[in-house]
Amino acid sequence: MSKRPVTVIDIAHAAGVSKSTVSLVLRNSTLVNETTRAKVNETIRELGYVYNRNAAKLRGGGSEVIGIVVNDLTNSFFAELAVGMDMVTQSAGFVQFLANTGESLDRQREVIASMREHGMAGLILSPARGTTAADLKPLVAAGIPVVVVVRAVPGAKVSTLISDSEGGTREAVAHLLEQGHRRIAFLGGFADTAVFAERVRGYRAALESAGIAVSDGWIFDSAPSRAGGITAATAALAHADHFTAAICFNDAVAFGACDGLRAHKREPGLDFAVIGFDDVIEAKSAVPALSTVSIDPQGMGRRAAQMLLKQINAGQAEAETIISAARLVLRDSSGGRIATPKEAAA
Amino acid sequence: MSKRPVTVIDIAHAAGVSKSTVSLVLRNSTLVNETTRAKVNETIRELGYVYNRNAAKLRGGGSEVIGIVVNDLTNSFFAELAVGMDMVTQSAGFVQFLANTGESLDRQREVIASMREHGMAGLILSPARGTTAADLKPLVAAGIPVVVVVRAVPGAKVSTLISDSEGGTREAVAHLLEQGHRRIAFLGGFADTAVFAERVRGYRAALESAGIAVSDGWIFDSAPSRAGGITAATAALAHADHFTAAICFNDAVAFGACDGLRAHKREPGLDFAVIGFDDVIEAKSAVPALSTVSIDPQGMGRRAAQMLLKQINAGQAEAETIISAARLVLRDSSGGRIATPKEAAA
DNA sequence: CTCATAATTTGGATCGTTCCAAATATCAAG
DNA sequence: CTTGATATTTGGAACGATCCAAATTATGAG
Repeated sequence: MSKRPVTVIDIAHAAGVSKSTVSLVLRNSTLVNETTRAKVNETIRELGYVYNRNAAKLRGGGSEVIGIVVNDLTNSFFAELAVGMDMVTQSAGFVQFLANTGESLDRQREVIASMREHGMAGLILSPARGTTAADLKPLVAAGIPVVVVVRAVPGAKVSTLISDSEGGTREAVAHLLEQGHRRIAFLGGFADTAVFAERVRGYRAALESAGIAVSDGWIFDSAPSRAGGITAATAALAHADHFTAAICFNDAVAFGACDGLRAHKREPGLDFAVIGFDDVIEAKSAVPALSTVSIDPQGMGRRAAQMLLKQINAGQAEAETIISAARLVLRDSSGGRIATPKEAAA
Repeated sequence: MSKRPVTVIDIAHAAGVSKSTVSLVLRNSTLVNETTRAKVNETIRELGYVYNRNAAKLRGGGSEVIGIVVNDLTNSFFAELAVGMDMVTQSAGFVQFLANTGESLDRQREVIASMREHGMAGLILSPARGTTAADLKPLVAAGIPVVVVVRAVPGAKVSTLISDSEGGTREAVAHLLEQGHRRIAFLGGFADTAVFAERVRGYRAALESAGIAVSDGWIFDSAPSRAGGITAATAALAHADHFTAAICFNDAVAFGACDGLRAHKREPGLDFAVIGFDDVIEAKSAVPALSTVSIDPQGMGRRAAQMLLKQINAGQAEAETIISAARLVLRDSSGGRIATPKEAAA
């Protein structure tokens, strides 16, 4: 039987002061005498008192929890993003509650609704596929600060932090072209997302400015996961144009692509160039080390959290959109010589 | 300006009923007339009312959020564990709040305290390194159901779900011995954890029952991460006894070990056998596919959640400890022929 | 010792919901 | 029409902490 929880009144009674004084002690007010503070604190420890934030929130102050909702925790990009946010929100004295939607819009709605009911100071959302401005409307109407990361939500009047997908991809493909590659595939990603469209746009732009016509058949969409990367790479290897390089939707896909290549006796970084996108922590230590477009997931998480905190503190800042630069990091997976047509057909 | 939030009283006023009736509608009571229910519901939608769970919780009912605290979200084992828990808690109508401690005891204390203050129905904890029974004492004293997973907390009177580390490792090493390996290293893991001790115990037991003496020098501890695996593998390769196989603390270490082997021109699954522990989702699709001791992370998450729900519903079940079986899954990384001493020394 | 001033302390009233007992409306049968 | 039962609805009184204005106590100068 869990007994009735201890309240301020119990403390007050036991310490021989009033509940108001106990409250003052709890809030670390300077108005209270050191002697009484000590006595009260001791009683608090003695009785095993647990602060009831619900009651407190009901009466007065704002919430100190910020909600973080991501669409795919099993992708380490998001795990790192969350860790970056953690650093910032934690040192600002907020608690973060993290929820995973697994790309389900229903789940996302539920989770956000639940967080609202619990009262949150702000929300950082990496939206599930298909999220619309209407989903965010009630939040902004209620004046709850929202920062959207990774994927923009078109039409929503909220602060947004995305990375320069188009520019990053263009730069990566330009590098492959410089190395002499001509038949470059685009692997992975859900075709119906804005991020996918942007990365493909960068891919096309780079190839076209080199005078290479891109057929739709060069683009192999798939789930943006390691498994999806394997599928996409396998499909690409079976294609009549024998690719010698690939730019991948993200690092997870790139790792999968490497697996897929090896399964078909091609060695990434040796006779097939692979470039990823994100720069997750494993990219550096994998073998071969993954060349990738770095958007610094942890840093992005930190920045997103800072944007949110600014909004929370400012009461109401207007929505700003930041497109953070992407930087090509060359490691081993994009190196090696270019496969001859014969090898490529093997 | 965020305007004053809408309350039941506003609804009551607008719909021409009493606040009690609105409350009844909110709680889906059968006591209320269909016509009034419809009218009230419409007003609720119209005014954009948001249920205030804090107020509700203050007055009466139990919480419907369960806390999940894990020690390393960037390890996909835990991400999958969390996803498994999600499935169960979600369909039981609970909301889950997930927090990451990153192996910090301070952070863990903070996070658990904060969750308590917010009022949680129960907690699933994958404890940070060094967690003691004293950390959990207040929770159980307050009658809050707790389930500890992955790592047991010695002396704590809470339900525990761990996997058969010793048996699993013993089985894996026995398999390597059967294949003819004699010099087998143990790679990765923090040496001061109970799980590490158990896995090492299984490792020693298997080798000793084959008449092989294990020197402490065969055990290479490291962070239980991909990066740690690289470090451990590199150290092992430099050892005077030329190992031909390794059992790894977990899959992350095993992946890192594969990377480390390749960096030294040894091919896992071909001339060096590697076995992991966990069976994370990538194990199947990696190249080479990872042989590993499967403990089914998602399934484990589901089971942990079920244990917690049972405890929550039962009011107070006594602490049970479940050691779930581990099963050796043979894939490619443990295959291949055994390197000759000369190769092994290369 | 007195009085002003500063330092502490303290009872309500209040936040938004639920619960309870009691009030009221509805209905069918006598 | 009553009457008794049944179906709905409804005012408080909680819940636990905060805030405010007012009360009490300590401090110090004259």
